[in-house]
Amino acid sequence: MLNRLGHRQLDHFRMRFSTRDLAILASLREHRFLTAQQIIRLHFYGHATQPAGARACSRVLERLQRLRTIARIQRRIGGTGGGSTSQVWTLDINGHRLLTQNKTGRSHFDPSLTFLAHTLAVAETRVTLEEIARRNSLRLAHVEIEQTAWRQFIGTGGQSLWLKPDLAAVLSDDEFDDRWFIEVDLGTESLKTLLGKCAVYESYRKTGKEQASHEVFPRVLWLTTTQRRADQLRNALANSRSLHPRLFTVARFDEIGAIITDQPPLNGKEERA
DNA sequence: GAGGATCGAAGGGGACACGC
DNA sequence: GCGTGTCCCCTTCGATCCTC
Repeated sequence: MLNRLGHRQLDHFRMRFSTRDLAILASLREHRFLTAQQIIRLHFYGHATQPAGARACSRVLERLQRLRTIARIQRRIGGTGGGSTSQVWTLDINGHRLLTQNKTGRSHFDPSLTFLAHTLAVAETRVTLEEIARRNSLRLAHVEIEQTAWRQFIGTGGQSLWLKPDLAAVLSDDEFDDRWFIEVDLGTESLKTLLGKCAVYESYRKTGKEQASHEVFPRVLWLTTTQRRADQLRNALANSRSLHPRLFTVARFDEIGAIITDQPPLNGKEERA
C-alpha cells in the first residue's frame, strides 16, 4: 500500500491512469460514496457477461486501492439476498489530490448509517438514470448532485433562500430535453418537512429564474421506498392549496423508469434550437 | 419460537490468453 | 511486464425452509 504521493508521483500516476480509472475517481468525487455494484453499472457494463464485468471491476478497484486513490469503508449496506452486501468505496487521500490538484488531500471518513444510506440512494438514482438513458436511446445530458444542484434565490419577503434538490438531471433525445429535480425520500423525515420542501420548490418556480434560463421549470420527482409512503405524500400534495398540482410527481424507486420515459411534460418539453 | 440445513446471489482468487 | 477480459471454482452471508 502506498502512502501519500508527492507531486511527481501524482503526475506519473495521472499519466498511467486510463480514462476509465479517472472516470471512476470522478464518480466517487461526485457521489462521495458508491457501492461496487454501482461502479460496475456505471463503468463496466459493456462486458460479455455480468460476472466478467464484476471481476474486471474488482481488479481495477483493488489496484486503485493499492495506490490509495480509493478506499473501502468499514460499513456495509445490506441488500436483498445472501452475499448481496456490497462494498462501499470512497476517494482516498491520493484520489482527492489527483482530482483536485490540492496540496493536502484528505482521507475518507466513516459516515453515519443514515447519511450513507441517503448518499447511496441518490447515487443509485443517478445510476438508474444512466441505465434508463442507455436502454431508451436517451442521453443523460446533464446531472448535478446535491450541493451542485442547489439553487439560491430571493423569497417573497426579500430573504435569501436555498432550494436543495438531491439531484438535478436533464435527459435528452434528438429533439427534446427533459428536466428533473429529484428528491430521494427514505422515510426518515416527516410529511410536514417534505411539504415544506415542496413549498420551497413552489417559491422558486414563482421567481421564474429557472424558466428564464431553460424556458421550462423542471418537474419535481419524489422517490419513496414504499407504496404507503408514496400514497401519503401524494394525498398530502393533493390536499395542499398552495402547491401547483402538476409540478410534483411521486413514485416508488422501482417506478422511476416508467415515470422518466412516460411522463408528459409540465409546460411542454423544451425543444432545442 | 429457536436452531440447524439449504439455497441463491454476490464477492474474491487462480489461471490463462491477449494486446500494448 | 502490465493491464485487461474471461472462465471456473470456492467462500460468504442473508433469506427461507424444515425440524423439534
